[in-house]
Amino acid sequence: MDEAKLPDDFEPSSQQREIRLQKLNQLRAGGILPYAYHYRRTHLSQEVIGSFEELNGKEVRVAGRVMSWRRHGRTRFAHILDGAGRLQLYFRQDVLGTENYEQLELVDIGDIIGVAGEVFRTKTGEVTVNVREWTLLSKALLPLPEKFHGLRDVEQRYRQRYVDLIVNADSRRVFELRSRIIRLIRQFLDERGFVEVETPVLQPIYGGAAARPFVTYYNVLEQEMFLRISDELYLKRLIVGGLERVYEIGKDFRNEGLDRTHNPEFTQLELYQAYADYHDMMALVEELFRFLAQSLFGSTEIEYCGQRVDFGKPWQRVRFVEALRERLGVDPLALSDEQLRTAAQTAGIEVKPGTTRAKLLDKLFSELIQDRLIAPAFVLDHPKETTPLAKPHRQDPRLVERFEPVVCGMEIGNAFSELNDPLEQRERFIEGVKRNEEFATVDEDYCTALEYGLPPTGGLGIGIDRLVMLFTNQDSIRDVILFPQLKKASG
RNA sequence: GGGCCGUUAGCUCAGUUGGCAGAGCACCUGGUUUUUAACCCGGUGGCCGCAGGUUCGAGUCCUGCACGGCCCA
Repeated sequence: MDEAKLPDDFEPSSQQREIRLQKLNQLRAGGILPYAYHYRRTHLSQEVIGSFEELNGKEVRVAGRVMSWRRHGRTRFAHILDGAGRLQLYFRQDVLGTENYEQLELVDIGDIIGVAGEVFRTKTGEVTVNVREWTLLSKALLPLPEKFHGLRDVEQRYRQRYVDLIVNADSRRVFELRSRIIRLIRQFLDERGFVEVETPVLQPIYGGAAARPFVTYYNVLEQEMFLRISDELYLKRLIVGGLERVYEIGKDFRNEGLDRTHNPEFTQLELYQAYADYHDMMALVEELFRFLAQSLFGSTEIEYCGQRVDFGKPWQRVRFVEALRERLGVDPLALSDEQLRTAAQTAGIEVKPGTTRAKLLDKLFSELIQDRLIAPAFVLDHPKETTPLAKPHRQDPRLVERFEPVVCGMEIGNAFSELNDPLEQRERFIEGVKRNEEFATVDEDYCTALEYGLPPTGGLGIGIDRLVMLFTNQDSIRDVILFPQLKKASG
């Protein structure tokens, strides 16, 4: 089992790779190191272009990947791509000398080079470096995808994200935006006195959501462990401990299906605020989304899937039970499980025999109401059985103080006035187990924490991947996750 | 889990009624000293996803499988 496994005799082989291998040998034979240790740069591509007025006629050192060659006899143009963007290079035989210019024949599209030269503007107006000296930094053995269409094949884009990032500027943009968004979220929360914390990913008991966990085994402790499905129960323990505003941004893992909006590991923001309730959390969500839109685009309006979405206005409030009652013509809370099942079937929703009441209600709501909620909305005041962790509604004990933010029909989070009565919490856990809910457990240690006193607390979870989908206008979660989960490639 | 669609050169894609495997880019040869999807001449490159079947003959028709996409559960 510990034997080192050598790969099968596979080595990629193609005509173009063979030619590049020959060039590699020629370079080595000519005393050129095809894989360098270091290159001292003075500027990034966009700095050269942005500071042209100052840099005009001055020497700069830039480096990047060769993306195109336009050979033109004893001169040639190239574009290189670096972390900031593209920059045009101009190579002249009369500047470089015959031998050095000839060696450019051994440099291919895809190779990484460094150059030193003088900044000028061509007669078509493009800021360009007139190369005085060039250095090969890394020889690429495989050719890049086509320059015009880029890499289209979605499977290959996910499996070889590095190639996608090299050739598809749109893809780079999405992941740069993702990083900015997460930075802005941290800034937003830090400014409001939230403390960022880290809680265990590897947990002896899972909870905080209804989902199948990934199970693993810790050899030294000889016990089963779970990858977390949620951070909730640990973060609320911290509120008990007196950290009054905490948040965590990290991976959760759910051993469930893969689709347009689900990846088995995904990034979740969870935050908890002492002395707050779910109304405060709604206000926080409204502020956060307004702040993100404004910071990213200078406007409260974004476009998602062909719809204009405005985060400048208060979000629509959609009461779970009332909305369903209007749609069904009867109060869903007055219906038995069997009647709910019938209502679902009447509405054209297939349900499996074992489906719980909570799942039935959720299914009915998402099919009949949620899919039609385009403008930002809070779905609120869910039936009590949908979650054991929320406080009963202060006006209607059959409901809980819970809401889900929904934009363009997509659920992007979940929030509660957190249940802080330890005796009721234990009861609610037990009820779930009695109702035979699939992933219900009684977390005694968490109940013990509550017995030390959890202040009134508002809690909020936001799916970062889905939020990034919204702000980058991507319709699949795989397009906002660098390496989305895929089946093992076939031979 | 079910339905539909896709898989052909390194990439993007054509491929007619079942009858010699194609184009553009990339690559190779030559030409070209301000080009930019550079251009011009000539050329190389194929496990047509995999395995079976039907047929004189299969990229094409049939069956199964793999991977992916969309929709449904």
